[in-house]
Amino acid sequence: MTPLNLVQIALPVPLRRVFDYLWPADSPHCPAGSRVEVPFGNRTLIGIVVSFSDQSDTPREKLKPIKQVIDRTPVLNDELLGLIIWAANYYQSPIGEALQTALPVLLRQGAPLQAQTSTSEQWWQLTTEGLGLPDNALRKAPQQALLLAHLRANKCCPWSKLKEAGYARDTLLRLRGKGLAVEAQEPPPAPTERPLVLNSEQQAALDAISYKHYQTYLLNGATGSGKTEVYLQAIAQLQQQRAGAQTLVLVPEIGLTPQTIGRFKKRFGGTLAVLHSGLNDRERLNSWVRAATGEAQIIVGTRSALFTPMITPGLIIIDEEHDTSFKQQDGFRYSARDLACVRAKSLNIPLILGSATPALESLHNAKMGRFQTLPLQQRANRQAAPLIEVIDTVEHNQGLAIPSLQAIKRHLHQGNQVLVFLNRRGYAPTLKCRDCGTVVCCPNCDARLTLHHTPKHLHCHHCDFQRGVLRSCESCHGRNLEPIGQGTERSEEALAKRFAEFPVWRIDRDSTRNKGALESLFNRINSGEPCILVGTQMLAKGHHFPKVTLAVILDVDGGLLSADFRGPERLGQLITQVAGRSGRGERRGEVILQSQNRDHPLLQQLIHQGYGAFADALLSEREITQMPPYAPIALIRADALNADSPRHFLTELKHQLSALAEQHQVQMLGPMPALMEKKGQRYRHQLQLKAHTRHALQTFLATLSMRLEANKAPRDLRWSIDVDPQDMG
DNA sequence: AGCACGCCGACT
DNA sequence: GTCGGCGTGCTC
Repeated sequence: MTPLNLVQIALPVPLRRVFDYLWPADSPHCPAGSRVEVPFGNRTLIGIVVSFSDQSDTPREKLKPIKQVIDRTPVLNDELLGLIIWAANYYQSPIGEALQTALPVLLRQGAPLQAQTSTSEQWWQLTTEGLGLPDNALRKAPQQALLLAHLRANKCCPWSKLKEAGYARDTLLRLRGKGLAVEAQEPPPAPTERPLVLNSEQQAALDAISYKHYQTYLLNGATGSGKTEVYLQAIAQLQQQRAGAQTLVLVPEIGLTPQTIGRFKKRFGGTLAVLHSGLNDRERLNSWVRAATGEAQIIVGTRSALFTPMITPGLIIIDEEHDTSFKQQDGFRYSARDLACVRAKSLNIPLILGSATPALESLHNAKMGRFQTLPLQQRANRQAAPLIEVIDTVEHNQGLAIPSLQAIKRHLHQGNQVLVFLNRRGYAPTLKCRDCGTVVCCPNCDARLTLHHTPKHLHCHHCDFQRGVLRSCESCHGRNLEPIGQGTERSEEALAKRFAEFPVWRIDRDSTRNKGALESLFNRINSGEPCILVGTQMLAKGHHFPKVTLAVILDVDGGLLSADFRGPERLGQLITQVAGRSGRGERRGEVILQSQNRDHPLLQQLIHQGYGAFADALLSEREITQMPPYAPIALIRADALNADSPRHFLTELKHQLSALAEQHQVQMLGPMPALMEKKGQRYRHQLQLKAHTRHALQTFLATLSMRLEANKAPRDLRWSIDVDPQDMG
């Protein structure tokens, strides 16, 4: 039998294949998932061993031997390696790029696979001998006896505390010399919070979860119905049934707030590892290793934490599963929610997807029996759902309609807080010349420049271009430039003027640059004084404002008439989430939607029958139009500095594949310009693919990506494949 | 993605 | 005569 002296290695290059290398004949194979150093062209790269083989399509003389094996134990176990390769294949991403996204930066760079030998300080505790030592044994060493007594009383102490208490380093070292004291691990902080009492629905949901095998549960619970408590108790229950079993919790980017982490910490103490964007590379690797070794029993993180290794996986939870931040929008375009299903299935463990407004995909999966729904209807305090009202703004000016202002006044004077939601930062989205009608545009994008007042400038929200505010029109030199439309700054200004006796707080990306300010602002808001909060998305997610009784949503129409087929779904989720922010205290909440399409059937349905019925209606629409989740789609995007080449490139591709497309019954739409054709100086086109089955799409895409790689294109042309796109733009 | 090779313009 | 522009092609 031929020995397997060839090894297939995934390398960090944007090529959709592995590379074969010679494995030294005398050396035993390393496990798949280990890192190796290999020569590649004239440089040296770090790659991941995928498999061994005894044949290669590459001629023998072109094969090179590997340089060295980096790992003793592989950085990726079979389970994770399998998941990443599966995902690279599903999302048509180069394997190397997928692995790169999944591994902590330090491991990519070749750092050893170990947690940092704690740079934090040394902790000390007594050995069993030390603990059992008779009181009079250290009669002749009174200092040591005192220290021994101190350690006996305090169990485990950091050196700094001992020093503070007046003990000498020398005394401590002598105790160690006698085998009475040793350096210890920093003890994990103990939990400080007890589980809450569940209501019957929460209890029923908890009881329905089995930890013995794979099942996806859709925990469909209104805002304030206590989803988090169900997660927390599910984790506890799992740990009770299987000691040491680990839980992976994914939360949206914006949801990983100190409050969320705090809640988990209070309940589970130090067995928690957090993976968020604020960590540096070392901290990230430490959390990763703590998860891999099982030292961390609960791992809380955002999208990329899905790829955290676990030695004893027991449960995966995705909070706010509808949130779009679970889909990566560039590079390796994976959906952490969808991959969580794949991972849970292969691990044979349960997956809990939680949301008040589940994605249509998830609702559909539940209908098809693939997910088990766990409903939580009641708000935790049995409070009535908020009263929703739509105000027709056709007859009113933009900005706040009179009935809205009246309602705001009423709520403020009753001592309550009001939330005004507007998904547009800045002062005004448009600056227009009153004389000739010219609008100030971004030089790099097909977009208007947004006027900002604090600080005063014009800003493109698509490419970050900035400039000073024009004094006169560039086209007619007239001096009558006028801000058109409403941004959060302008609403803030108008509300502050109108309600001078109440504070108005603006909360958006611009006003919350410095984190400390945000925290203290939240504290002030939660103190309960009547005030108005004006803000964007940020207001709708994550934070709770118990004193808010009125929520006003301006400009609901954007989502209703959106060019993106997911527009209405997003709007429904947004309205429902914002509505959930209102009336959490003892008072019933009120919600006002300002719209120019008051009678739009979807809007009416959402208001009168709730998100569930609304989602059903959207699903029927999707079925009729054969859009996801009824037909899988993919998007081939191309962009270049030149306006023509993306279209040419995609047209050529379409022609090459038309016969194959017909064979697999894959529809190709386009190429068409992106919703905003020019963005950041680049012109963008896209080709939309739609198939009847996942399998057909998958097979087709495999050929397509080969073609894309083989086709020659202008140097500056970039292309990408987006499977299950979230944004059609 | 990198990196080399290669074939044409403005410099010491 | 060379330095260097970026087009083309390849990496086991």
